Order: sequence, then structure tokens, then C-alpha cells
Amino acid sequence: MNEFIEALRIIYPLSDTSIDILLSHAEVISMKKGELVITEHQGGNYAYFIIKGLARGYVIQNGKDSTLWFASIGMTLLSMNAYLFTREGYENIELLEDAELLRIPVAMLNHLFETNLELCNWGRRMADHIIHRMELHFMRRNFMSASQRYHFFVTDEPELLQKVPLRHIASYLGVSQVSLSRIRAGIQ
Amino acid sequence: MNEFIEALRIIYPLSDTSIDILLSHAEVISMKKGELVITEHQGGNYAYFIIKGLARGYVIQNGKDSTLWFASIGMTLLSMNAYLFTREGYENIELLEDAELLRIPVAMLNHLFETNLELCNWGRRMADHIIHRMELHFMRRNFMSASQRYHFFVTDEPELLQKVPLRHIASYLGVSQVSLSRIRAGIQ
DNA sequence: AATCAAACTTTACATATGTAAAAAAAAACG
DNA sequence: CGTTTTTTTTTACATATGTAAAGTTTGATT
Repeated sequence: MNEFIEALRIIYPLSDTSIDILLSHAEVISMKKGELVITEHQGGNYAYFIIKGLARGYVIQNGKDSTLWFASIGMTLLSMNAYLFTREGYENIELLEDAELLRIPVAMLNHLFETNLELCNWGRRMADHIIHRMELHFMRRNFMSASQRYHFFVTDEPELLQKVPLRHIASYLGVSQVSLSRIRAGIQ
Repeated sequence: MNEFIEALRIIYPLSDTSIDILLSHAEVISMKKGELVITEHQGGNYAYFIIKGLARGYVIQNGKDSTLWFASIGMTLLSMNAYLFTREGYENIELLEDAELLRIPVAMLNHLFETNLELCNWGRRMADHIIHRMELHFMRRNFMSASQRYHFFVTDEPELLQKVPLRHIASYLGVSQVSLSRIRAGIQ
């Protein structure tokens, strides 16, 4: 739990008081590897913070499972579409390891953001970080060859390479698993 | 100016007081079509809001100019990398029309966010909107054919189709201008 | 240890989209 | 308005990456 709180504070420094307020409206839940935290059809009512474990967000496109991101300790899991526009989401969030999550109703989280300056700034900085991560991912996905994307991933995320099945890494990198195999074999 | 303030309030309702505070630290500047508001090498010290006009963000990748986004009234222009990490940015922002911009030092904007709850929530919601827009763009770019992307663009952004040279639209959609021509000719 | 299932790799072939270069059309300018 | 420049389209050809299907390896389970 301390490690988790430190992870929150990396985004934006929060006082003990603000942490307590946040925790007082949340509950810790345990979930197993393979379980879905949020699906496209339900899960929009809560936001989750990862205390321990690993998750991936994905969408189903043309019948294919496509990974959008991976998230670990301190990251927020929520259905962005549901959160922003109170409508059905489009992404699924699956646990890749047994996990402990902090669960808080989205309406309450929004209320805290609207009333507590520190928490609001935390939320703002978290959003900024997500934007930055998305920009990087977008640029790599669109301006680099499949092979370059893979080699960057190997350098940047060595732990994920160990923990995550290659098919998820392939879809995250935006290549077929066949291409990823070719790249790993050094054919290109 | 009223239209601009209304555009700000679509993101998050701001009181007259908060608007006044924001305006009191900002200045209105005029710039001409073709001018660069921000480049990869400089421009990180100010954030800009579009009062009037049209802009595009782009990067140079492998010697090619690639459009990341278009922005009009009420949108914020800033060097995200510079803003987040006080380091050099990577994107350029160019005006596609003569424009009026509201310019405010990034340090001041951050200070306002950190001290004013309403403005902080505005900043947070603005970031959320950017995330949503990026998600959509990412999914279209990566899960749709070039042709589908173009047809969505035609439907969603008919004004941009009129105002913006096709080569920028091509790079925004992530296709070569040759492919875009083929698509428009109905060859695929 | 034998069996079954899941994960990963390899092969063979198909194709959407890219690059380069020239032609045509449209816009800008004196 | 005729000339130059910019923008857009067309043509011809190249290639990175995808799909489908068959192997191979690895890991789980009894």
C-alpha cells in the first residue's frame, strides 16, 4: 500500500489528508489473473487504481483482439468513454496477473476532483501523463517500422516482454503475430 | 471574444471571476497564416488559446511533414513535451489561417491551475477531451483502411476538407498523397 | 511420463499502400 | 491575362506486412 501511495505521488504530490480522503471513499478488492475489470458493456461506474498487478486495455476490432496499453502499479483504470460522456465504453480491461485494486465510484471521483484542489491537480497531471504516453505510442506506431517498434519495446519494457504473451505484444505493436515472429527471428 | 469564452465554457463551466483571472495574465496577439506558433526548438514558454483561426500540429519524421491534429477556436496550443517535462518539444504548430491568439506564460498557467479550483478542473477536462480525441484518432488510424479513414474525415470535418490543402489531410490520415488521390478518384 | 492444450514459429502466397517521376489542373502573381 | 509556382492526379513499379494453414515447442494436468 505504501508503494502504491508513493506511485500516486510521483504523478503529483498529495498530502496525507488528500490521500485519506481518497481512500475513505474507496475499497480494496482482489481479482484474479484473466478476470475482466471493465468490459465494453459494463464497468463504467467505477474507477480503479492498481495497487498490485498488471492489466491491459484492449478493443475488439473486426473480430480481432487489439491491445491498446498495459498498466501497472499506481495507474488508473477506467472506461474513458463512459467517464467522459456517461455512455457505453468501447474498451475492455483484463488482468494479466492476480491483482489488488482500489475501487471508487466514478461519480465520487469526479466529486473529489471538483472539490479538492490537490486531487484535481493530481487528476490533471495524470491526464497529462496519459496524453504524453499516447503521443509516444501514436508516433511509434505510425512513424516506425514494425521492427523498430519491437526493438524500442524490448528496450523500454523488458519486464513486460517476460510477463506478457507475445500475441498481446504483437497487437500492442500493431503487427501480426507472424510478423513479430519474423522480426524476433531476425529475418528483417 | 465572447464566442471564444463560450468555447472555453463548453469544456468546463467557468465563472466570470475565473475568466477574468485567466485573461488578466494573458495577452491577445495576432499572427498571419503560415506563421509558426511553436516549433520543436522553441515556443515552450507560452501556452496559446485560439480566439480565431485554424492551426495544425505536425512533426517532421524521416524528412516528411506529418500532421498530428487540427485545432480551432477555444483549443489550447502548447508544446506538450515542453509543458510536461520542461524539455525541448518535438512538434511544430503552424497557422492555416490568419489568427488571433491568447498567449499566457506556461509557468503562469500552471500556477493558476495549482491555485484555482475552477481553472484546474477546466485544465483537467481539457486534457480528458484531448485524450478522447487522441483515442479516436488512434483507433481510426490503426483499425481502419485508408479509404474508411478518408470517408470518416469527410463526414466529420467537412469544413477542414475545404480549408486545408490535401497534402496535410493525407498526412493527418496517415496515407501518401498518391493514395489519397486514388481514394478520392474512387479507385479503391 | 503421457496426453492435451496453448503459445509460438515457419512457409507460401496475396495485397494494400508506398515511392518516384511525369502530367495535369489550379492558384498566385506581376 | 500570360507566366510561374503550387497543388493535385496519374502511371508504373516495389515492398512491407498481412492471411491461412501447417508445424513445432512449451507448459499444464492427471
